[in-house]
Amino acid sequence: MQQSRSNPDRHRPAPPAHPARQASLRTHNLALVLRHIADAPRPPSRAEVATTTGLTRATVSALVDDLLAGSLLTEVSPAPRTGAGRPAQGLVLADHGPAGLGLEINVDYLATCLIDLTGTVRHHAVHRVDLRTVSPTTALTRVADLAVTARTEAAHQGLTVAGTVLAVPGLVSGDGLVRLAPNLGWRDVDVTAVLAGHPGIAPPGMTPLLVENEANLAALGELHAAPTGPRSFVHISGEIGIGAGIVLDGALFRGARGFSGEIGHLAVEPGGRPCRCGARGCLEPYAGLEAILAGAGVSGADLPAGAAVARLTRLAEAGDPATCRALTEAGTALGVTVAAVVNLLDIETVILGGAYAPLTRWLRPPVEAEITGRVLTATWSPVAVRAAVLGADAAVVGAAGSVVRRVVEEPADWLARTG
Amino acid sequence: MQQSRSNPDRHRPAPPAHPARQASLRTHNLALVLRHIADAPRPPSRAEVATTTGLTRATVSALVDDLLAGSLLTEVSPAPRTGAGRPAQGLVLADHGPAGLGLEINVDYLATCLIDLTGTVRHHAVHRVDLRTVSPTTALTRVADLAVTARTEAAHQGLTVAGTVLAVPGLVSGDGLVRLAPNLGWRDVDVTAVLAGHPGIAPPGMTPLLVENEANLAALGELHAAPTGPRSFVHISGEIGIGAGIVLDGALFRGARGFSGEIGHLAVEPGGRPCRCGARGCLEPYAGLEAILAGAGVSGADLPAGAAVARLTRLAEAGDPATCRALTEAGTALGVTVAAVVNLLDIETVILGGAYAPLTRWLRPPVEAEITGRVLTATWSPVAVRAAVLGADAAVVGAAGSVVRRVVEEPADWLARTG
DNA sequence: CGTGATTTGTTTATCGGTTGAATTATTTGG
DNA sequence: CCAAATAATTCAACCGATAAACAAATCACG
Repeated sequence: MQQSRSNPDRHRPAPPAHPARQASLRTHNLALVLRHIADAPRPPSRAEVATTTGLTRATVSALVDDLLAGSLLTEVSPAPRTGAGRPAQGLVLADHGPAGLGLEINVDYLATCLIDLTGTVRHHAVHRVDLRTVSPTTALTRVADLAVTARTEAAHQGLTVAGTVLAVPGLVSGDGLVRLAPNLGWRDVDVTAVLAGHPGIAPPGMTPLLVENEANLAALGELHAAPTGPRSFVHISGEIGIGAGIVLDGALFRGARGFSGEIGHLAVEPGGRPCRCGARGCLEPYAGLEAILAGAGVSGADLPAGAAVARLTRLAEAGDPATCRALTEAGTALGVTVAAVVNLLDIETVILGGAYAPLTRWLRPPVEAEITGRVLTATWSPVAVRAAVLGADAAVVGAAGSVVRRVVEEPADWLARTG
Repeated sequence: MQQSRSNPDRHRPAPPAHPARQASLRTHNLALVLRHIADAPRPPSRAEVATTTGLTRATVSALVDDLLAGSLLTEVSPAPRTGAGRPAQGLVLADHGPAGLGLEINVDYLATCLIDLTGTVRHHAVHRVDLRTVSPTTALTRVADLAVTARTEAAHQGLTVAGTVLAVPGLVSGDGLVRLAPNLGWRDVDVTAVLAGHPGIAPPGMTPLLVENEANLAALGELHAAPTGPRSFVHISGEIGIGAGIVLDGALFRGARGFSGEIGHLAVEPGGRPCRCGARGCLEPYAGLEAILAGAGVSGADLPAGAAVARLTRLAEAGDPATCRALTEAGTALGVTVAAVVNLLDIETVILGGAYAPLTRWLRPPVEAEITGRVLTATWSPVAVRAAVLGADAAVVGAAGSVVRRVVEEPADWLARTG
């Protein structure tokens, strides 16, 4: 496992292809059974799993035995009595087995998050600190220190950390290399190398740290928080920068090199306002948080990010005309971009996250107006625009959740590790 | 097979999942072996296939036997002698087994195309006729009539048609329903229903007809014509309308409902020129063929499409200033859009097809300028812009090729059909 | 020209995983 | 208390892949 990530120059000519040995059947069916139990509305019995998956009861029993032995499942005895016959043993995801550790480095805080298989957040810590002023190495060391305490907390609660994912607000290319994080002032930081050997990250023999873009993980966080929601959507993280996480059929779309979703630099007015990126007319100078604050006449420079948004919502609720106008203008610009995304990808749902989430009430109308005006297919394939359910935690939650998700989708890997 | 297509309201809650029986191993490994032989630069031996796929020689032998019996492979005796040992039997895709039948309905022509497993075009017919003036039913009947002759031609050459795909210049939703084909004047045409029972389409017991958007199939055609090219790209079909086919990792990306790639209506100048779609500032009134012709002062209305483009290239080669300016402006608008696609999807390659292909020499510079100016990640992940290798045939070739492709990727389905 | 080395391809015994039927376990209803 | 019903386990059989032995066909070299 992991080999496709460590070999970055194999994507052009050769299609990867593994032979299917008999163990592959087991791998597949273990995942099938576990996923089914994870998605079931109430604890299913082995027999139920058998009928709905199409496997035999015998097979399901054998597979469930393995999953129980690997601390991925728990039997819950009292299934709600229904009719005659021997009562079923309910199966649920274990809350004492593997857990995912999510880390986040952002402009003004560090965060950790520990999530167990059931999706419950078992530990969550946020550490406010300005990270623009410190070097990448110290920033990384600090977050790794926080990871140490999260790990001991995990051990305390009888959990095993199955993997660690770090969210970073920047461009991340394969194998933990942060190419550019403008708001942190980072450029070409090799996270894996810096943190190699740190006890919070890589206890000997453990899965290596994965580094991923914050907006991508926030989208995964939303998927995690609303498992019954749509399986294909775009999650837009509106902060100072604007990023998008694209989820297609339940899987994060990363693009050829992991740089997908740079929605903040789609053009909404070529030749218009200058952008930090050097181009003109990007979305960011029209719908970024700073643009909205400026349009509303709120000086956000001296405030922490959350407070500025709070003041904005207060003004908008009071009907302040400048604020409402600024939000409508931002929403229109955003809508032009969202319409482009929908035209291109035929996405069903657009989720407004980050600072946009509390502002959805005012942003949605202009966004929807642009969609209906610009998307020809909206007639047959209506597009839903809604607010994210997670707040600023989205990225850490998504980071931790992505580990859990991986364990559920590839339980054989975990079982191989536990023996 | 085909069940996911016929049930359109299952995409939200339930993840589809089939159990892996032992036959699944066979299915997978058959595909593995066949794909390997298809992709090999020269006819490989069973032993070679075994070592490179990781399967045993015994297993490969058994699988190859099945593939030979199903007319998917042929043995070619004289492999170029190399060293000592028993000489190898080369394996190549059969040219006497299944073939793909592609059909196309366009504004001013009908076309058919027959491609065998090796990728060779075995039959190709284009029938010029103005289809804007006839009803959908007669248009469809005519193309089906052409399909009859293609089928008899196939039988004549010892080929079996494994599937039929129809390319249509419009929005196609699941199961053969053409929602809208503006240039044909179609709306909500149920192709499958109209052609049910026609001998050219559905001989009893055969695979049903598949209908697909022309731009999507043109992209697949490009993939088919350049198998060694990139596995992720966007193919832009520039005609009167502008469509894009998105290929990600060798597979067509259709979007949630098959409406992806409507690139012609991405906004390049919100509030700018009015578009046929009702919105303002779409790409089409800036970079569509009609806009380029108008800018160059060429009246294309009385000419067939190909002749207008030919005149355009002649003028551009002569250095006509109006033409060059028109092409640069169109290229800039196109570049803004392409930059959006790249920012969003992190695509490696952009292919200019349709009428754009012969104009690439003039369009590429402004397109590339916009990409470098607007795509932040272009530094690490350079984007190639090139002309399509196929001309107007791209869509039919892609249609026929997609059938062949499906047989190669899912040989077990074909073997089950042949017994 | 014959023998050994070498590589290809097939045969055979074995193993792993799923299946299906029979078996055991545990409840409800009369 | 017994029959019906449902849950879970056990066991022989099957199917596909594997590994090793074997047969086939060529080259190299004495």
